[in-house]
Amino acid sequence: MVSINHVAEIAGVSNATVSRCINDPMKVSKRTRDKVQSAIADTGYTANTLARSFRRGKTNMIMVVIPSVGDPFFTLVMEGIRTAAKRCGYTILINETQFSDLNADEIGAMMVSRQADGIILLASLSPFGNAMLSATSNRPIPIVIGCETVSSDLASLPSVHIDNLGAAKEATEYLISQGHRNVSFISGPESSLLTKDREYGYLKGMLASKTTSEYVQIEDGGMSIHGSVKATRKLLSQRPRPTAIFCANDEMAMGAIHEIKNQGLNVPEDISVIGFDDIRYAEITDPPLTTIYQPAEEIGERVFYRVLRSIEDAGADDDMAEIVPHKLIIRKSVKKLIGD
Amino acid sequence: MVSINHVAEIAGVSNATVSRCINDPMKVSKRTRDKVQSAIADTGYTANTLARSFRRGKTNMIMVVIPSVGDPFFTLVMEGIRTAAKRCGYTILINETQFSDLNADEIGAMMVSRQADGIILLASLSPFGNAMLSATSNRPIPIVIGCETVSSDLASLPSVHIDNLGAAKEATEYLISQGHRNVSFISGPESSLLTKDREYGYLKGMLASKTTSEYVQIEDGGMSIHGSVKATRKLLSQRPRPTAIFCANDEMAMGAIHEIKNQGLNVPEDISVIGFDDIRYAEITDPPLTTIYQPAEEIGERVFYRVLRSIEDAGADDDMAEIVPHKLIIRKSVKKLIGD
DNA sequence: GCGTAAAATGTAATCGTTTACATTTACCTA
DNA sequence: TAGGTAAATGTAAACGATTACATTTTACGC
Repeated sequence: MVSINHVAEIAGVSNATVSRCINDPMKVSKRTRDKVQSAIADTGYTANTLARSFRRGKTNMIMVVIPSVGDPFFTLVMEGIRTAAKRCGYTILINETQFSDLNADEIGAMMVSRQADGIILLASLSPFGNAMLSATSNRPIPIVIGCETVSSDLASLPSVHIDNLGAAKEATEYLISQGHRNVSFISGPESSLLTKDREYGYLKGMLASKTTSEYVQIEDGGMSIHGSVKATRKLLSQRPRPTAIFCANDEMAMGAIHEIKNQGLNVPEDISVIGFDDIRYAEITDPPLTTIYQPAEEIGERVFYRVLRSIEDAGADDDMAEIVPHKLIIRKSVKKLIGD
Repeated sequence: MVSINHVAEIAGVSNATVSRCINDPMKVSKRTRDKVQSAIADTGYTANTLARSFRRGKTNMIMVVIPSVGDPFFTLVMEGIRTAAKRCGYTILINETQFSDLNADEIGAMMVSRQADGIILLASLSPFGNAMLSATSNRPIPIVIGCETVSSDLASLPSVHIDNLGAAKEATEYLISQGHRNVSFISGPESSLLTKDREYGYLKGMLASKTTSEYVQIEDGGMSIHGSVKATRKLLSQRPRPTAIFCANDEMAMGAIHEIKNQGLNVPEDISVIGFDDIRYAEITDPPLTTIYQPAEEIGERVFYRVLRSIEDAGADDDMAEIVPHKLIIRKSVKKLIGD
């Protein structure tokens, strides 16, 4: 493979000059610049990224830790990260957790291996990991959390997310405003703080209403379609049957709708369903899904720029939580109960 | 950051010994191995991936070029690639094309930049690029094509995919066997050979039937839900109206079903729909979608092992197309026309 | 205890860039 | 044209690991 030294030799200059030609062309005279340019063209030289990264101590890569790339919501967030990254000359490295708990050691290993210049965490971190990383000194490379919330009492890490608790409360209140009292909640895995927050939001919303506590019911749907189908089956077997089901994400809402229909019931006539995230399928479910919209791409972009800032200026690390707005999108999966 | 030299100093050995301890522990005596181990533990040393990659001239990364990570089908393929890669100590780099044509130069640039040890192409390549890369000498790093087909006359590149043409023909024949004659096809972007093959399959299937050619009708749905909604709208306005619509992928089938219902018609009573890919939503559409199953994860795995083999042994590059089996999955979105 | 082969370890070059510092060249002014 | 400054270029030392080769140590048989 042709190296910078070959080019230098052909152009009749030193390798330093060639390097300057590439990285800071104004530092070299037009005459030699042209010589070098044509030598580069002749040889078809491209800089060896490995050598460069090594020398500069910088990979221009960002590692994104994500529960599942297949999840349409995270796909959107990734989209935002990716466009921002591309614009800034960064490449994305993906590390999938499959919703398993991520321990601090793994994160530590990633940080110290210098594979990436920064980390974006779209997955939940154990409280221990959280505490461990809260000391800036324990972070050789910057880390920013996206979507997930961070337990506030223990520690703070820079983050970008919506007000999950507030949004879930809003959704619950909307159901109540439509006359629903018996509202169940299909939740995600224990480890995710994000899910917990949505669960709290549901509880808060329920408590604020005149609903009796026996109507409060939470089933684990594991954030998956199949999990939700099972959870829904269980909920529908209860008597009295819930009149509405609130799902912690849209995929689970899709599963719920599927199972409800499967039992010969109708949405929203018999059971209302509300989701969370507003993924692209939410518009085309039957009926179209009422859900909470999150500015997923914006979260992705912001989270990226946040890491970028920390990479470029280590002091810029501010550990603040950035809250972006959400919005209740009313479609057709919730029915107003009359005579309430 | 602690380097191998620090560790060597603390352990009282040379850096070469430390290096051996890490990469080939049996080459060093138990006594010194223990000393080094504890020195590593004390300092918390981890090898600098950059330096190592640079020296070894190997990144242990594979670049995957993909139209859209958001597409649930490609997500599955990625899943297969990722699990295989993880097992073999490789990391995945993703490069998204957004269905835009990829020119050979871009691929060439990727190859020569040495960011990755190999390339998996899940996107289509222009015929020119195809021809250009067909000469092994033009491939500094191995490249394998997945899912997409390669135009066979021009050149051959190693690839793994189903028989797209045959599968599409099979789907069409199934519709015809159910009594359908007026079958339309919703296609994807021009540039994708894969789509073209499915289109040919549809055409072949139609030609083989007693169908008059006026029933042959192809609309571009751009492989997206929205594109398909528009295409479906157009198809439904035709007279006579098609009795069945065959979509080049499942997402478009979802869009088609949505639009059909939107017009007050029913699936499959009024219009039958058939998809392609068997993504995870295919089971829970209403009605559940009849579609062609592709062993997506298996394709991913195979494609990965194929590149891996070429990386480890440059001579192993066999340029063969590997065809994996597909299967027609019959669910409920196709109605049998009686009295035909 | 000596000689020898094998095992263990050390030395130093190397990978391809970047960059601090040294040197040369160009340009301007008096 | 000398002298001085700025611009352009060259020299050589890093960066941190790996590894061919050289050297030392160990083990073993006699």
